Amino acid sequence: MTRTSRDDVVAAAGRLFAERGYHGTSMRDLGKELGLLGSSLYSHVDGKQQLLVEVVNRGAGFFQQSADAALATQGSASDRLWALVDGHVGVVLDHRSEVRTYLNQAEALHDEFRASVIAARDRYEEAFRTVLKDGAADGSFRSDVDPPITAIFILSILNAVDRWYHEDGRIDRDALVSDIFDFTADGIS
Amino acid sequence: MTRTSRDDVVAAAGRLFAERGYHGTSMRDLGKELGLLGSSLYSHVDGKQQLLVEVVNRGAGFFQQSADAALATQGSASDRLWALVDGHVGVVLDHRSEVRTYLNQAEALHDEFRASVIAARDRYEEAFRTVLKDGAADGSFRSDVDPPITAIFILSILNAVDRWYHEDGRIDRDALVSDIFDFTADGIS
DNA sequence: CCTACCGATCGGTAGG
DNA sequence: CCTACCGATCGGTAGG
Repeated sequence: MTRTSRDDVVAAAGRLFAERGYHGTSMRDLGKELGLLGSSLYSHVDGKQQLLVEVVNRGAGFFQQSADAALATQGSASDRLWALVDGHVGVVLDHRSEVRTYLNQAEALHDEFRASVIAARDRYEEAFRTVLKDGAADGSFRSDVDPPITAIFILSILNAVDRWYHEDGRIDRDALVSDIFDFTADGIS
Repeated sequence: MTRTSRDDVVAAAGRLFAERGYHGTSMRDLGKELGLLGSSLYSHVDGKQQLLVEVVNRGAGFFQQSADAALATQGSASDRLWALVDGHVGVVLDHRSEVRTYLNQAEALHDEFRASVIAARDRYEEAFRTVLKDGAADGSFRSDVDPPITAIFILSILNAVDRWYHEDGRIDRDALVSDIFDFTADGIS
């Protein structure tokens, strides 16, 4: 056991916030997770709310990085949509705590920070809307696709992944991405 | 102002649990919502956890009623899927507090109750799996549809509705149901 | 449904 | 990072 870093504290906060919720986690719980007292955390961070802000910002950052990379992908709109789906699944599975906290605990943020999360989500969603609009225009997708609502449907599927998917189940990560993409592209008919 | 009924207390608890979360709501908050003191609530209910159980059970009940009715629908598997989607959207929009609490606050339930919620969710999901299997067998849907995973995708879209949909927006309730059904049936290609 | 209260726990601080 | 603590708030109870 070496000494606890600030990063360790934020990571542990992410885990507990994801599991028990922000209000369900006390600073003493968090201290225990790290093998120290609740009061000792204040030499690493200013307070509990700051920890939530930091975890949520990490979550938002992972998603935005993924979207930026996906939009830079060469190829058709369909290829870029695949990259968005693949990237989103990767973020969810590689950063579960931060993602869960980002998706479910943002309501515990103070007003200013919550507003910036809403803005970040909209910016991320915009990547999906853009790809859908491009694909509807160039014939990759049906011309009557409604980008805003379709983006919401796709993101609903993607954001729910962390609620049910287990890496050791019957479908691996690539199959999951394929299944989501195929469902989105072709539906069940 | 007439006197407060037990139902009023459960309904108010649903609203606050949905908005602020179980751990973010105190009995004093709940009393204030009803115009009385926190301690006065104990003449109506045994405790805070019991209130959560009751709200969650109401949410579960609405969904199961809807599924039972949808499965009894005459017609094709496709008609029954429509009925499931339509019923789910109705439950979400008519009982937002209970639904939000059911979907997002079940983790705050004590073990035994949380287990029964998981069982209720599985039972409800089974209705979707059944319809998908029937439809894949009789040609209503593609024969290679994977019922368990497809049920999850459809429910992911349905459960997210309460996170973004506003009844006074550009699409009304029937259009929402159509959009979800069409996306599920045909995708975007 | 209120008054008056209980022990426990909360986020956080001073000082080392 | 701990000791020792602060005032505030928590879920809940006794008695009316």
